[in-house]
Amino acid sequence: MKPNNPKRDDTNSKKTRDSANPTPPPPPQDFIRQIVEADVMAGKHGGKVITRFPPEPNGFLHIGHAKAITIDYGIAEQHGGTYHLRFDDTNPTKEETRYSEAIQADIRWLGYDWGDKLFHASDYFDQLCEYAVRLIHNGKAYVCDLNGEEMREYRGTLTEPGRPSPYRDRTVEENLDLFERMKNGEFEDGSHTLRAKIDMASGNLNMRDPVIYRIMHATHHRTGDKWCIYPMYDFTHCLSDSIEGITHSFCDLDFEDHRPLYDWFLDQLEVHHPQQIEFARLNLSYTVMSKRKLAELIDGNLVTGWDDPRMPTLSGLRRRGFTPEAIRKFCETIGVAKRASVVDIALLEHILREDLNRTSPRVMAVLKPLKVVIDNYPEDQVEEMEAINNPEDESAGTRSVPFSRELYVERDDFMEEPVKKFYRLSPGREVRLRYAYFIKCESIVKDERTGEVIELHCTYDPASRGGNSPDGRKVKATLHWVSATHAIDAEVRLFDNLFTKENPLDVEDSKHFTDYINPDSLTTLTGCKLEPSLKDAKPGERYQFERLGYFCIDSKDSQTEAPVVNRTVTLRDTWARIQKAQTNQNKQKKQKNRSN
RNA sequence: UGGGGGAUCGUCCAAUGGCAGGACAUGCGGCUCUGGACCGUAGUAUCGGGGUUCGAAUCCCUGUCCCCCAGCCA
Repeated sequence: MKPNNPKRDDTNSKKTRDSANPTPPPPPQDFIRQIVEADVMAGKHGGKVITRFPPEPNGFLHIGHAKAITIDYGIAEQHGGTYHLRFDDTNPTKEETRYSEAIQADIRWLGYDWGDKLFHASDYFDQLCEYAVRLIHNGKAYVCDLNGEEMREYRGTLTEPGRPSPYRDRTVEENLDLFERMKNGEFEDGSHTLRAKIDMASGNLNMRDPVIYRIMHATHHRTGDKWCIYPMYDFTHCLSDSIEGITHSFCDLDFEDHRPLYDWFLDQLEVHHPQQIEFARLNLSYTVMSKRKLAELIDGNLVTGWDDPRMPTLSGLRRRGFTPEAIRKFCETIGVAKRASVVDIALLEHILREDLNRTSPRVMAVLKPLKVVIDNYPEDQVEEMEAINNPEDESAGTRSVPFSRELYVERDDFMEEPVKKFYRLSPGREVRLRYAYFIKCESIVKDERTGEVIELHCTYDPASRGGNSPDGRKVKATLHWVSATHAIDAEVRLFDNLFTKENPLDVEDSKHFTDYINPDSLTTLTGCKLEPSLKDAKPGERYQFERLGYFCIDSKDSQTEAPVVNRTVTLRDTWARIQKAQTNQNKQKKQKNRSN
């Protein structure tokens, strides 16, 4: 028999595997993927999947949008379909080109490419206007002269039906004429609206003759002054989906109430009818996730902008040092469902660390320097120590780090009177300097006035070069360090949760969510010491500072001669946990003593 | 009797009438030149009540609780 070609071979072996395992477990599927899968199997829309992500260019994208994007785009990708980016730009007073540009940059950064499928609702203004005229022709829309306040009165309440507008029964001719004049700019803002004629008694407020066009004499960032009437979301969105041939239109739960209206417009106009499916938006603990609230933080100068590294915006997370891979993995991990939920930010951090651990080169940096003098080390000697760049990735190789008589170690790595379980440096104790030598603390120097420890005098064991003693002597701790004369000075910014409350929106009466801003969400450290290999570090580059965490060179404020580094996330810190447990125990003891 | 939606470990998501499972978090242990990573291990959940069924998180009845909606915002 002729040998099979490799391709054939592959297929066969796969078949063999499959028959050995006749019922492979189906991949985990959320309820939306199940619906889409069923539609594709049934040949609905010719088996095609076309989705869209429809942001309004009135702010920056946040990680909640990332969830939506991974659903919209991920599902299309999964079925070999296409995905669109469509700006829902129907409100010129709120939208700006700079937001549109930032949104596109963020989506690209996340790793999605919409190709030539970039659209704007404003591309459809002419078509939308024709649709509106058609509704008028069919007696399904009318021009209303009620002002805002009156309209609210006529709308009724949640429990009481509304009343028909006195203008509801205008003739088609009159409506056509009035709408034309609205379009021509004959009326003032707010004086007239075009409304759908549906049902003023509906339990669903959205169906009580919703406005579909309003008059706004405003310059649109794309269409300029061409229009003085602009279509409303409900009218625009479903028809834009329809025009683009969208098959499945995913949105958040807030729009469940709008689905009947989405369907109504499409049914009335007898056009292509995508299916709207709603899912729960992402909430993350210790932060807020709405553009309005994020904008409020910016306007109140509580953060420095949309890209403040404390913000849950994609630009903020990027600046902070998050990777797009981690964000996508996170979105995948949290799943898709319909119940309102708050995801623990610890999960995001875990997934981030997982990615960063694999990919980040290690370096040594001292954040709170404490001078160490190795008394028995030759004055002018400098040795190059070989250090591993990434123990998780052998191909990352090694680098050399200069060692000399005067060093900096972390202030937190020394305790004059060590507490239980602290096994770092203290008087008389020996530890290892990573990749270098064992050193022993012989004496300490204190500031005469404050009593603060300002310098350590140590001796080193020349035989322990590289980090191991030939006599097999063990030390309990390994410390990171930086040679004093070779160190690069840097500013380091430490970030913590933006809010002190798990759900900042769960506010007490008389409180505002901004009252729960974490005063320690940003700590700026200056005079930090970086190892010299960081000399050429570029903005946006990520590193692990050994034993401290993952850091990213700030892309806005960092300069070659004055580096600024952001802490992305700490390493998992067992010692910090022990300390916390100890202080908690002490507190409990104190309380017990007090009550006794 | 406004309308719409939802209740599963502490958290998020599975189980689609057949042993309630995974991840995070937490505890304990191992390993370690990062108190990192890694490995092992433990505990914790079907909103309440009734019913159908050999069998219910899942189906039925009933109650309770939670979320969203009264922009000429999206």
